[in-house]
Amino acid sequence: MVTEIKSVDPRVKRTRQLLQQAFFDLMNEKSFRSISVQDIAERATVNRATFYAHFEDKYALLDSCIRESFQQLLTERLPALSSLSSTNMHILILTVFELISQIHGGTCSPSHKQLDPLFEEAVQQELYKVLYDWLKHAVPVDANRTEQVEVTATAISWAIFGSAVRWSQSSRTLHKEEMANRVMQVVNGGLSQVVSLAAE
Amino acid sequence: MVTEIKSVDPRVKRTRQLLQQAFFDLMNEKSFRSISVQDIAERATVNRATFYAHFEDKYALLDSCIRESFQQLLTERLPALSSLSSTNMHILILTVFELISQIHGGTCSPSHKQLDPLFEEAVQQELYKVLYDWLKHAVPVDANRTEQVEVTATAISWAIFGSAVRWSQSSRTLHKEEMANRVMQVVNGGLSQVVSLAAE
DNA sequence: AGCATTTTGTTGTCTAAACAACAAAATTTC
DNA sequence: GAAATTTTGTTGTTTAGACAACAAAATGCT
Repeated sequence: MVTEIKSVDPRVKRTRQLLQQAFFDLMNEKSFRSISVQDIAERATVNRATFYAHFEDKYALLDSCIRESFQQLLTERLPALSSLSSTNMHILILTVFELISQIHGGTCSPSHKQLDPLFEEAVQQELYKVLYDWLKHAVPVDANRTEQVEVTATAISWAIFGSAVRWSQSSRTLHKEEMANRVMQVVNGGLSQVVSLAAE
Repeated sequence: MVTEIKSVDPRVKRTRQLLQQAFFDLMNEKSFRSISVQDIAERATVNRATFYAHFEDKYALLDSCIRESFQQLLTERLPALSSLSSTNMHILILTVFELISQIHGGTCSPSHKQLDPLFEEAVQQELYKVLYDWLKHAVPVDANRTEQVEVTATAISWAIFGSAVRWSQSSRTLHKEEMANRVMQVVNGGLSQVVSLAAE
C-alpha cells in the first residue's frame, strides 16, 4: 500500500500541504535548527495552534515530508498496483539509493548529523511497508507464514537500506545502478527461501 | 484610495484568492459562458456553497477580478502615496489604455460583447475612485467645493475611459503613449478650472 | 415542443481553523 | 549566570468553510 487515498476534509488536505510547502521552502533558506514552529505557521499563513492540531512538532512535520516524498517517488516509478517481481524490486532498490543520496550528499539538504536518525528510521519503515505488502500477496495465504513474511520483509528492508546508507557515506566509486544490481542479487537469495521471484 | 488594507480572516483571503485564480485559469481554457459556478468551486477546491458566501454569481467574481487587477497595475506603477501631479496623471492614463487594450484586443481574453459593459463599468468606476481621491486632497478643504470635485472627477474619468475605449476599437494608428499625451492635454485643460497641476 | 439533465441558489448542521491568552520552557543577551 | 526575550504547548471561544439536501431555473437533446 504505497498511497492511502482517503476522502478527507479539503481543509485538512489544504492545511497540511501549506505547512509542508512552507517547511520545504524554509529548509532551503535556513537550517532546520533555526526554523521555529512560528516561522512555519507564519509562512503557511496558518495559525500556530492549527500547526499543533496536525503535527506534534517540527520533527513530526519533517518526518511526514520524508515519508511522503518517498511514497511519491515510488508512485511515479512503480506501476499502479505493484506486486513482487524482479523489475519492481530493482526499481524499489534504485529509488532508495537515490533518496538516500539526495538526503546525505545532496547540496539541497543541510543534513545535520542530529536528524540523520530520523531520516533513517522513516525511510527504513516506509521500505518495510512496501516489501511487506508485496510479500503478503506473493505468499500463499497461511497463518503460519505470517511470521515468516514479517521477518523476511524486515531483513530485506534493512539489507537494502543499510547498503544504501553505507554506499552514500563511502566514496561512491560505483554508480547507483551497479550497486542496485549487487543488492538485488543478495535480496534474491534471501527471497528465494520464501518465494520464487518472477522475472516479469 | 488605491488599495484597501484590511486585516481580514486569513481563511477569507485564501478562499477569495483560490476562487479568483481558479476563475482566471478557466478563462484561459474555455469561454466565460461555458464556465459554471460548479467548475470554479471544483477547481478552487472550495465548496460550492462557499462560493456563494463570497460572490453573488460568476459575474460578480469577474467584476472583482477586473477591479483588483486594475488596482494592482496601479500600485505597481504609482508611488505608495500618490497625489495629483502631471507625472501620476500620465501613468494613470497610460495604465487605463493598457488595461483596455488587454481586455478588448488582447488574445488572452475571449471578450464576448455580452460582458463588455461589465468591463467598462468596472474600469470607469475604479478610475473615478482614484481621481476623486487625488482631487479631494489637492483642493482646499471647503464644503462648497465637494460638489465641484465630484463633477470634475466624473468628467475626467469618462474622458480618459471613453478615449481608451474608442482608441481600442479603432484601427490603433497611434501608439498608447501618443494617445495618452493627447488625452493629458485635454484633462489638464479641464483640471485647470479647479486646481493647478504640479509638473513634479 | 417536451423531456432529461445540469446548474443554481439556499438552508441547517457539523467540523476545522482563527484568535487571544496563558504559564512554562528554552534562547539570547549583556 | 541572571534578566530579558522568544518560543512552546495548551485551552476556550468564535467564525468560516464543508457537506448534504432541496426546489427552482436553465440547458441540452431529438
